[in-house]
Amino acid sequence: MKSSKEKTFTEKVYDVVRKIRKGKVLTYKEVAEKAGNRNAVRAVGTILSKNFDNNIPCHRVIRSDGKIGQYNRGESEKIRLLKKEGVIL
DNA sequence: TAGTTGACCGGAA
DNA sequence: ATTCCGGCCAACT
Repeated sequence: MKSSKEKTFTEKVYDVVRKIRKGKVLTYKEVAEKAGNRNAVRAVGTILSKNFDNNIPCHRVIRSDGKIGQYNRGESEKIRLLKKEGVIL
């Protein structure tokens, strides 16, 4: 049986990021892999940048290099949110 | 349809 | 350690 729901990669990324709990952080590569394409790490960043939904803690997604990465409201804000949730940088 | 964009990654100098 | 460059992909125009 098959349901032809075919969510776009964007929807998948949102779903993955939405599942991130407080104090947890994933890298863009991890998100891309969970979304179905580990090669689409670039697309993930592009997609999240277009996301303005507060229901999606996109600030919990960081780079694989251990750096924070960009954020809609500024990297400083992203760092602050992570530290506030107990994430060790 | 094809071209451009972009919150990245990894390797090389 | 930092900086530069190319590659890879989905969505938008």
